[in-house]
Amino acid sequence: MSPEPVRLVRVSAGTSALDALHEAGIEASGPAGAIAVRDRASRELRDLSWVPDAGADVEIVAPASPEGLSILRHSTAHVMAQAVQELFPGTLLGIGPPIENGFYYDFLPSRPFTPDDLVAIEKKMAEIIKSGQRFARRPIDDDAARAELAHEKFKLELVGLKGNASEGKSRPDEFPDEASVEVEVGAGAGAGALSMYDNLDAKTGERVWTDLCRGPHLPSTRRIPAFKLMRTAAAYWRGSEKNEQLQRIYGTAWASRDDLKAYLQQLEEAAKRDHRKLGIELDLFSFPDELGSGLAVFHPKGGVLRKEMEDYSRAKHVEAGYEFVNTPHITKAQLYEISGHLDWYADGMFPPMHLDAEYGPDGELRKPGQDYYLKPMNCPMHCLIYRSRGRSYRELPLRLFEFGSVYRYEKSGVVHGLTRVRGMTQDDAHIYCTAEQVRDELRSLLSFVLGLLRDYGLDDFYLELSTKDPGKYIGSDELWQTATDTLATVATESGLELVPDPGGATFYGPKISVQARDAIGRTWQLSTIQLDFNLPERFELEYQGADGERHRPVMIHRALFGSIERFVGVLTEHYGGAFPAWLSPVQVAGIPISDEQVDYLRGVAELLRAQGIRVEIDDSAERMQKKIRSAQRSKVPFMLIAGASDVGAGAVSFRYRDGGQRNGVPIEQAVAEIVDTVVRRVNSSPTAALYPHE
RNA sequence: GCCGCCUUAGCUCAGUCGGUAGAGCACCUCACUCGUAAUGAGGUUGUCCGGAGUUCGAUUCUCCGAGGCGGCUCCA
Repeated sequence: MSPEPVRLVRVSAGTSALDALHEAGIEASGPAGAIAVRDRASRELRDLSWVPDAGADVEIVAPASPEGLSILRHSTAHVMAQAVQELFPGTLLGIGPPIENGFYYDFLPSRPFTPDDLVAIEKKMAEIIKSGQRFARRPIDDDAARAELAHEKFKLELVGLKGNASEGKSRPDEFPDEASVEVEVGAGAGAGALSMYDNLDAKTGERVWTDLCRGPHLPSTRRIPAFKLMRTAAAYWRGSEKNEQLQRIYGTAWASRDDLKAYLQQLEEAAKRDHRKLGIELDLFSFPDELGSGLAVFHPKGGVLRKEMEDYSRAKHVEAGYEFVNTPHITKAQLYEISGHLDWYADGMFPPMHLDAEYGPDGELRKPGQDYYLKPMNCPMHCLIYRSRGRSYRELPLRLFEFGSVYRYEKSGVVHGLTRVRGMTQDDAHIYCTAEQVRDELRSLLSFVLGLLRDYGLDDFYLELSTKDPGKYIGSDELWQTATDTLATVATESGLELVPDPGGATFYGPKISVQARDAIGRTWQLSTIQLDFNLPERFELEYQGADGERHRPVMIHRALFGSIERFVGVLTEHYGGAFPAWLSPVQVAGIPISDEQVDYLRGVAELLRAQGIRVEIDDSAERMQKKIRSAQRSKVPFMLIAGASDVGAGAVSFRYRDGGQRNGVPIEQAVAEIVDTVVRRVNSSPTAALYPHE
């Protein structure tokens, strides 16, 4: 989307923005028209019906612009709420903001919505849209709003919150961003002013519906070109599980039918890439019920993926000076008391096993037992390795690496495929260094991480800097400030976009996370790099400096893939199951034209296997067309087809994923090409187009 | 954990207003030996997620539990 040039219009005092547009000869309706304006001076968005007190320059907000879409979606949310209240009288309103790609509205109905209800609501919305109701802004003072909204307890609460906010009594975290579409909070022009938006009948001008809202809105419901209700869900009022649970309806709205269609197609494309679906189709992994939620088993083909990923990662870590360690899956509680994890994350850990208690004949306790926990984090164990003997400054930075299995008791409603599991393998490293080394270490670490991710085919990144959560941290403010500044400097030096994430840090230190965009533009949080001055303190880690004194090392936590399981999921979705040749579970499918060529192909397969290539010969009783179809569906990068003429020429024929083919390639050359593609870890799918001169 | 929906063959799904069930693909057998996305014919496959209840009878109804999906909250 290329940014449209800003179009300016002068609105004189006492004239509506819409009239000014007409005078300027600008068509308001249509995709290139205006659905709202932005006042240049105040930067506030205004309705087209806005009449400024003094003359104003306004920018035109087009329907398909980001702001235009937000307004369109917000107005569609209003239409939905109106439809819901008409169909289900007595349903209370929560909030209804625009969100990325759509909108939602929260309701408190007498019973939850059903899929049939959605169909009915959608139909009612279509009627409202067709009737061309006008959105009209009506300023209102707090007391009048309280009186008018007496029956809407949630709206009433928003009015109250607004009052507090404008008087500076409310902390920002009590007021969700999304609620600001209803009432204005904070500083700035118009802060604290309330307004109602009335929906007026097109013919009679009679008020049909009204909602507390700051606006702006479309001039008319007719300006909603395309919308669709997507799903229902529950959501807590004001985002807290302590509050009442409301019923949310999600919808989407677009500036044209084609845009809606394109969006729905994009969703379909994402569904096709879903790693849970591909995991079954490609026989990669499964989640047996017998194991429990969020616990995956990897089948041989998924096992190949993991092994290739891990092997390459290991090799790169060796090159980068890491040392490999191993730690157990279970430990006494003491470890996580020292580290502090039990204070913060006990809810997220599997409950303890109480062992070794002894009782006398009368049942009295003779020896108190001990709690053992399944390991949720590797870092404390790595600290013990560091502490196992005296350390010298000469061995720093000490880089300890482990594919460490951890178990976390994720709440039942959150486990999701391979991306949110209860048992996973972190590619976890902890680097211990001196304060002076931190900056260089972070710098090289970040480039190591990005380089490795690129090797796996991800190359579109941005960084996020998560800083201290005032309600959840340990350590001094000075340490946090130093750590945050260092991370910010290194992140900025990388040249990548840096997005702040205030309050997003873990209790023991700030972090940079690497966000990667996949092939269809979705972002995944992958690597995290955390700076930690606290665990070295808690574990009393020391090293002997050149000065002969004992010093405390700084610790850097780093997960690169995040977890192996999750990374398998991410790569599966990124590649849509069509993995690069080096990662493909089966790299070559041998397809004989008839049974006559099976032995010939077996010979070729032996040559490939000798070079470490994974080959399968399809010697089933099917016709070769069917074999090609099967191989195609299993997304094998190379199909090697052999018929009588190939045998005669000592050759094979290639077919690639894109359907391209190259016939009569001499065996030696074919083997060399395949091996080359695999050894060089080429991430793009092999294709005949790479050989244009044949 | 909360709310809603869902669970039938290895996979994707149909069906039974309560009388123990079907399709396509996969798989197996036979015939065909074929040049770039489905050869034909025949065949096998189910505790209808688990437990309890109601009933002459439950895959179907009720309750409890498990697992999945979509959200919310959470995510070291």
